[in-house]
Amino acid sequence: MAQAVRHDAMRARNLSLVLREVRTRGSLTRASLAEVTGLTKTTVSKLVADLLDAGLVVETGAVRAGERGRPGVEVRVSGDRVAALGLELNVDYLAVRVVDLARRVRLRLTQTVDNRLSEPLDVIGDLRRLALSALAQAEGTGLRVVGAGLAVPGPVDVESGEIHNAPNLGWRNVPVGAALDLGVPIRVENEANLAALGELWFGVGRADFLYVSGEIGIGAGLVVNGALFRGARGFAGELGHVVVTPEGPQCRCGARGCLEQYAGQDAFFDAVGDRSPYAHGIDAIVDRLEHGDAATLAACDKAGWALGVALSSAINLVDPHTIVLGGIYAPLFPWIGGVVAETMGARLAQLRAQAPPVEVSQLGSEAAALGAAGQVLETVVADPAALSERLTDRRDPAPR
Amino acid sequence: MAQAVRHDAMRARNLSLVLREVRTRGSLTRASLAEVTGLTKTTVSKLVADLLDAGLVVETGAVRAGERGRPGVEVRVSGDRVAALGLELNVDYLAVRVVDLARRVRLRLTQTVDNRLSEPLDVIGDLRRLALSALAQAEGTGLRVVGAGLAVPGPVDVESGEIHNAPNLGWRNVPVGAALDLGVPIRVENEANLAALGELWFGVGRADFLYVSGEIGIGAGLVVNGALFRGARGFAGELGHVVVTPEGPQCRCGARGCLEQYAGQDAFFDAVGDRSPYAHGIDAIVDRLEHGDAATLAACDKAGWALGVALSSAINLVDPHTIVLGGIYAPLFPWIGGVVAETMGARLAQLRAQAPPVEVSQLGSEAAALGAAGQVLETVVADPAALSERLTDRRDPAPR
DNA sequence: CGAATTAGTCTACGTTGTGGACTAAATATG
DNA sequence: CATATTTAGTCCACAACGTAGACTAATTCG
Repeated sequence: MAQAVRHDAMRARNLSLVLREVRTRGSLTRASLAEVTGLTKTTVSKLVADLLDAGLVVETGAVRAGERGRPGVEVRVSGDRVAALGLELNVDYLAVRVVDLARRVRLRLTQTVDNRLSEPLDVIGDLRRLALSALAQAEGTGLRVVGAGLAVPGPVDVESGEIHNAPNLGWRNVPVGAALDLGVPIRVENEANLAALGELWFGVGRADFLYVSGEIGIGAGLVVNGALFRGARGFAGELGHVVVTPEGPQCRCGARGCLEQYAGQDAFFDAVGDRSPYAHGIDAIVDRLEHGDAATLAACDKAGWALGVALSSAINLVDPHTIVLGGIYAPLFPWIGGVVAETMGARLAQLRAQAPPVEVSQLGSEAAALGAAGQVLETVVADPAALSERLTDRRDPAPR
Repeated sequence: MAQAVRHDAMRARNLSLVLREVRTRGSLTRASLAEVTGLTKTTVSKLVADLLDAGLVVETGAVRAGERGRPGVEVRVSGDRVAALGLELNVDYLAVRVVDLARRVRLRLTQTVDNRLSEPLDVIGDLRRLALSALAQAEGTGLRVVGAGLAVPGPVDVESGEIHNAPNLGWRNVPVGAALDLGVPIRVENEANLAALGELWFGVGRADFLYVSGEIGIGAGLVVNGALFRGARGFAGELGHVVVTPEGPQCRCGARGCLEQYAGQDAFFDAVGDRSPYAHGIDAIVDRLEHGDAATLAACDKAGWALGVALSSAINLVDPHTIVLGGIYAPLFPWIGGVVAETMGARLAQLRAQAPPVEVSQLGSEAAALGAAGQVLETVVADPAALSERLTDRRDPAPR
């Protein structure tokens, strides 16, 4: 529901607007901020003063562009005050990133483990150790970590921070957010969704695209107009269970012929003939492809075709501007990108002028953790005033 | 991009908030408005005074609820001042509706014609005559028609009001908005999208659902959180070309095995064995079904199964709360609803707790025209201040 | 070195919402 | 039936915030 706007909300919005403009444009003088925001110089000056006070932006040296007139003083976001923690708990690794408000990655901790072999609480304990260590290091350098985001492989209840169902981990209804207990607010979200946001903020993503996350399962994150599309219950983007052939092979989900049975990591390794994916991994596959192994190339064709079929359904339903392939599809891209695009093109070319271009993610397995941190930073940009209150840390409880 | 908020924008938002609250709740006193909006009584009184001045709301008699204390004066939206025109140009009929701000339908004009046999400009001329007649009648009763919405069967460029491609009419790049030239602002939009909005505002739709429009083509309109989801280019919802069987029958769109080839009106009539759909229509089909005709029942099963398969892909991707079947699926619902739900249930039950419920549209072929009018009325509610300016009709041109 | 130009600040002011006192109109109570 | 109580709505002084334009500061051009 829409909310009433009072003076404080007006101010909060304008403050957010100025900070967002500074962040997206890198650095700006007050005068040019006034121009791009439509606010007056006076108002911009006041807002910038508040942001400087809060430590969210800093003045750089005076700008000298050889222009006439008094040179303006540029401000840019400060990366030294506020940061966020990005966590990923996936089937075969744990990842922690600390990212500052200027979107610089300050710390990377990664741990490779097979979490299918462990109890949920043990895995969460591992991640907690990693996260607390990162937190301590970040705070040691004077950064204030304002929150954490956690990516998990499966649908979650964002409100409660509970994993609804992560079939590839074998987890059901695990309250992972509460169990982590990091001492900072935490937001749990589906891995594919956060990887999409990671791609948006740290990678190749533009404002509108569909990110495809090829892990053990296949997920998708849809970004529309710079925002994540989550669906009514937050379960949107289950690309892995889109129909490829309605009477095809049995899927773990109970249905038949789902995309995951053609292009999921396990199905793909099966098709290749490699029975020990965890021993060899995707690098071994790439190696075979580079040597022109026929069975592996055929597996790519089959997976790429299925992905193209499922994506053409997705494009018809959801009309993304671009497709970005991530996860295992990134290293495989040279061998499947073409088939995917061809299959899509054949199915879509006539209805639309052309099928959306297929691009490859550059972030690798870092995407989701970065997106998780980015999402927290975004809340800071959305309401810098709320943060300043938190920074000054008045001990009075928030007046409802 | 976010916009700067100044005092005028603050006021516009609060005005909109109050009007929206009055509209959704039917009628309210100023005191209860203050409570639900969070604004003070003073502010609400001022805003309501403005809305009364503009004629957008009216006071009803004093409320008497047997409560203690001074009785409040309820206000409700006035249906006698502002109205909108809803138009639909479809393959086999033209429809015009006049709907007032209180969502009462004031006028219905419908004309059955086969528009595939005519030139675009002739069809547009027919619709124009109908619309102008409705406009004149509405203005004759003192209503101010603030705009028109037009539903067309195919993707459109909303900016220019051009039909991009309406395969079932055989039209391409027809600037239908400009050609209608009604003298009021007009917004052109895909029929399925507007039917979904019609269902939202005038029918069974809640805040989140996927509306399925079964006409000659099959479209879908996705409503998320009370707003239409249009995709990056506005071409979202092409359910008719979602894959059912990747190597199935050839579709007009160039692909194979699209839903339309299984459950589109033409495919359905073919399956029934009725070679003259326009002579007999859907009523004849229903008649046969009521008499238990085996071939027709089998056709329903096949169409329902295909629809269920395509919808399970859609649900996996987009996670709607509910499915609403409209168009020809509404009269066929008793015979296909069950198959659709079963097919979906079998494919989805394990991944989600349960598949979304399948409901039936109550609006029939009126949905799109009502949605078209409703969309225009929504712009009035979103910014009542802009309308008041238009109502007072100052002759100075809008300042850039 | 002065004119022109642009950045940023300062001050008076306009718009809008707030809070609480005040008035109005009903029911409950004795 | 008179008075207390309760709720609705208005009034008024005030606070928060953005605006407009004068003013000061710092630079380049000629």
